[in-house]
Amino acid sequence: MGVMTAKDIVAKRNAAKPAEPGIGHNSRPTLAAKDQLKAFVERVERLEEEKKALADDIRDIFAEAKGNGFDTKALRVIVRMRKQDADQRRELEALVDTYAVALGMA
Amino acid sequence: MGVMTAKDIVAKRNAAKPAEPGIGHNSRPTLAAKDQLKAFVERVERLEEEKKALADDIRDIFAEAKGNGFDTKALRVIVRMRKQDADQRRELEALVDTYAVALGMA
Amino acid sequence: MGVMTAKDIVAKRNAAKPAEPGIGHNSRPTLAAKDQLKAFVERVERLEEEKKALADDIRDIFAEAKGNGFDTKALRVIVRMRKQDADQRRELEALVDTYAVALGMA
Amino acid sequence: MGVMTAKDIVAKRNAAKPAEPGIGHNSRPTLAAKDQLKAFVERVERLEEEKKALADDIRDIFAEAKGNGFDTKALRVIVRMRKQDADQRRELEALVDTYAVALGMA
DNA sequence: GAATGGTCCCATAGGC
DNA sequence: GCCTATGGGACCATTC
Repeated sequence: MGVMTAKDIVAKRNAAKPAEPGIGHNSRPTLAAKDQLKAFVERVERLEEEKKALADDIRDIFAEAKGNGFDTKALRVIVRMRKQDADQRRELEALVDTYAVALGMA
Repeated sequence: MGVMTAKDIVAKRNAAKPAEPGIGHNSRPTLAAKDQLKAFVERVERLEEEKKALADDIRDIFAEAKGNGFDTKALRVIVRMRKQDADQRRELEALVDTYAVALGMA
Repeated sequence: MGVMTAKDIVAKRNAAKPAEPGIGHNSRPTLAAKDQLKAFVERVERLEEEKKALADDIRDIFAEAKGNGFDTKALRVIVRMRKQDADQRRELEALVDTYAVALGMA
Repeated sequence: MGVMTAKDIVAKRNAAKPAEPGIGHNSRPTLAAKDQLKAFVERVERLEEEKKALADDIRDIFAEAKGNGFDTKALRVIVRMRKQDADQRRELEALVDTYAVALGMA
């Protein structure tokens, strides 16, 4: 597939933001960029692992509920509806804010 | 909110799995079922909140990386590729294990 | 960019569903496939035009409302909230259906 | 539904544009504003329904095409490319017109 | 495995 | 002119 090489990334970086002064000609900054890249990637990976763990936990809960005689599909609908309720609350507040601003009450 | 009544839940629960003995006719267990339902729903909601928080954190990291001159899209490709690598590694190990077991080497 | 040629499309088509009997070796069916492709594309384009026209009409309405002293942002929130209400209704029905099925009342 | 009162609307309306003379103190125009609001919202909703219907029709066409062995993703690319072509054509014509006008040939 | 629902990213459009 | 907000599309996980 070959979508992109590390070199491209760094090239892109220098092009996009020649931030650090005194940088040029494939010298050190590349190193720094590499380290930074590594750090970003690893932070993302760490969080995605945790995210996956949570997703697994959620699955387990549904499985447990099912084992206790609850209907998974119905449970999901309930969770979804409660989320919608929360969203609507937020929307309502947004509307109120809009009015408050428009009326000079903000 | 009140989109559904406890009675509905319990009716459904009993129908799906008349697990606990002595349950019937709107008696006490209903209460328990309701509490259980509430507990399941709240556990799921709690975890989904955490999941969303993590997703937000990840977004923030990408934003930060972008602010440091990295190309977001490219970063995502890297993360995806590394994930694939990890998956392949795991698959390979699983395969090896399978062989080991089959050969009585486990 | 070169994402896909007409040839690919047809190749894919034959591979995916060798439906018509007696087809092979780049003969007639290609022709038919081409016509069919053209027809699909044009139907889509026609509908998308209409869709765009409707979007424009909606824009006009908001502009008109604004000209009549209404706050566009607030209007949009209202429309969105009413849509959410409708969605919730649907969810509720979905939940009821799920229960009905589970209880053998479907 | 009732997320907002007519009074809110009118308050906002008057605040935003005290256009019509003689309006004030919760008198009649309130009614008119409410009706107007209702009309705007319903017109928007009506058009959005139609828009959604069209979107569904488009989906159906893609599904039908898929059922005939075409690759949906590829089809979308084709539609997109043709749209770009059309846009470029339009731009070119606009450019030509501009020149024509500038040269007194319009 | 087919289909459905959910999540996420991007691209465009609209407002300030 | 930027910048947010919204809609559309792709992808992934789950269900039957």
